[in-house]
Amino acid sequence: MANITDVARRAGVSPTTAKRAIHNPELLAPATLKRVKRAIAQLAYEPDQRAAALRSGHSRTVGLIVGNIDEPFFASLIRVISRTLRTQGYTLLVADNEYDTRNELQQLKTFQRNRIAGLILRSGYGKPNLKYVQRMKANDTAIVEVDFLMPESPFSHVMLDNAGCMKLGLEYLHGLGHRRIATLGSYHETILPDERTKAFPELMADLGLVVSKAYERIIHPTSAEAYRITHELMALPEPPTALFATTGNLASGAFQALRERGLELPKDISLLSFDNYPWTHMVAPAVDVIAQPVEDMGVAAAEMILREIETPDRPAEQVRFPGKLMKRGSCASPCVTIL
Amino acid sequence: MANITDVARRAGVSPTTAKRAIHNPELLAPATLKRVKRAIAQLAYEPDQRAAALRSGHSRTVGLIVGNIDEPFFASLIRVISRTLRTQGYTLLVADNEYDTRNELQQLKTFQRNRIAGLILRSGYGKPNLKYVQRMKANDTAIVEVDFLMPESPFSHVMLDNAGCMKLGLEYLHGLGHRRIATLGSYHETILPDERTKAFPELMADLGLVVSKAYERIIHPTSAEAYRITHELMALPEPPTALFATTGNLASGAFQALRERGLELPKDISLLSFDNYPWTHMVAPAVDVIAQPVEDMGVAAAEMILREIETPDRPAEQVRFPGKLMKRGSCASPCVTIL
DNA sequence: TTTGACTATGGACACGTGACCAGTATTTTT
DNA sequence: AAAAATACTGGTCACGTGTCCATAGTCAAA
Repeated sequence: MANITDVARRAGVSPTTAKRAIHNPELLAPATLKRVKRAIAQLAYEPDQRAAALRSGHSRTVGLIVGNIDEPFFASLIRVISRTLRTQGYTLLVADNEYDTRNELQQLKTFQRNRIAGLILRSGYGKPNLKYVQRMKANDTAIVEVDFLMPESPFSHVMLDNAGCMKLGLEYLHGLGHRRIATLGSYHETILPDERTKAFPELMADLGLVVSKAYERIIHPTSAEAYRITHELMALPEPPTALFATTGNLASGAFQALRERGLELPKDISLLSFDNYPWTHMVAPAVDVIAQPVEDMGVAAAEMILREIETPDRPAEQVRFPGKLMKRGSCASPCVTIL
Repeated sequence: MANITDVARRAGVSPTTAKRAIHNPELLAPATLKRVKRAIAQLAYEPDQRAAALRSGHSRTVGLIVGNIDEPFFASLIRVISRTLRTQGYTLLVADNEYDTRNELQQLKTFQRNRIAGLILRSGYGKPNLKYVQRMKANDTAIVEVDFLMPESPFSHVMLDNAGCMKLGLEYLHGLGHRRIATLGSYHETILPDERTKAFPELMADLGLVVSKAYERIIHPTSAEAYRITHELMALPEPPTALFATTGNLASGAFQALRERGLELPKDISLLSFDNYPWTHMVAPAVDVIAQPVEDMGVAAAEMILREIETPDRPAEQVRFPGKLMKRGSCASPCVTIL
């Protein structure tokens, strides 16, 4: 692989002059500039970013950790962030923690070894890595959290207005007449500090409803778990009349379970979900969702990390995006049966 | 950020000794080793991978370019490759060319600047970047192609048995009695040299069928394009009785168009698709698919690139995986109408 | 005692770059 | 004509690491 010295030799100039053809072309005599540029083209020279970063102290690399690449939400996030950063000359390192904080710790170390300039983090649940991330911050790594907050997180973040969206969804279901509402997802102060499921009982109380103890579960946010739980819930003596899935992944498991049980949407049960995933408008009836503005959130996160890198000591910037309820036919008034 | 000199100072040894605590601990006196290790822990020292790569000439970074992160096929590929490489201490750089070779060229340059040790490439269509990739190869970057081959590509690759899968699908449709079969996807020698659509007319001929000129289109492999084309095809005087989508993305566009036109699967039209995507078994009837062994292919590609990096001058390794036809209800014998 | 092998440690250098200082020839100003 | 400014080019060093060579001390074999 050619380096700047090879370029200089070929152009008959010193390495310093060759470097100037890249960084300060206005300093060179036109003829010299032309010679160097030709040498660069002939050798297909590309500067070594690692050496540049090492010397300059600025790495132009951002790390992104997501929860699960297989979920369209995260796939879109990666795509948008990657595109935004690329236009600014940044390279993106991507990792997928699979919602496991142990994977995440290893990934954080890898990022640290690569001396990333900034980290966009969708942490696995819980806060075991908070201390590690804080140390990265102390070592001048810019930090932005996305989609999920580590408890007591002091960092900048880009989030959905989760409580507001839960409210939106619950009021919709309540307005339709639902009283026995179950949420798919779960909250635990340290293990699963998820904002959506946390808000659920409080919002239910505001509506004068109580969450049946029988509906409460702690689950891992996978489609398979949602599938299993939905079967359990619907087999109860008093099954819910509406299911509110806190992620599109959970909804897909629930949807399959409901169909297997021969339950028809929205006659036998109502289903509402977060995430406007492709399948939700391909099935019949299409599933009502609370759509997240993923693209906007991704761009916001990317631009935020760039600002943080540029100005390390700026105060934390914390942004919330609203969700949008899309009514499509999977929710209706519950059948008044043998209540 | 602490460096090895800081560690050495804190442990009261020379930098060389501190380095040995990492690379050759067996050379150190037990007491010295312990002191250095404690210093490493106290400072949370992580070696600078960039400096290590610069000096050693071995970067331990692999670049991956996919066609479109939003497609589950690529998302799974990223996930599996990332996981496999991580276990071997490699870092993954991901880029998404959006099927555009101009994006791809920029991404290749970024990778080159980061001096990746290997490149796993799902190229955009056509071969404009073949020369650039060959030069990377000449500069000792290991190359593995996945899912798609640049024409006259001399590199190692991991591919689906595309022609075999097309044969499998066509014989299935033919066996059901279909004669007017259209494929969604398109072939062009230099612009869209896609193996699946290329095999289509030849295989049709083998079955004694001809492809209606009216069904031929050159399209970009997006869901929106498939949607548009499906509407066009079904509005023809002699519409196809079966649609064969060459990717899951195309199938989703086709599916929506068919539903909009009030066509029922499989009574009015049969639909067969590549890629066992989640939505294909959530809709009713579930869509028949040719499933790709994505995980196996990803692992194979990751292991292949590691071998190529390890042994640069090995002969090209070219592997094909078989697809699996999954019959689920979206294909049936065509209604014999006013033929 | 001398030689050689071994153990444990330290020092020098290069990877490719960016930042800074230094120099020479030419032109402009006083 | 001398001084100063300008235009252009070159040299030196450090970033943090891996690799190789060197040294001081110990101990066993000749």
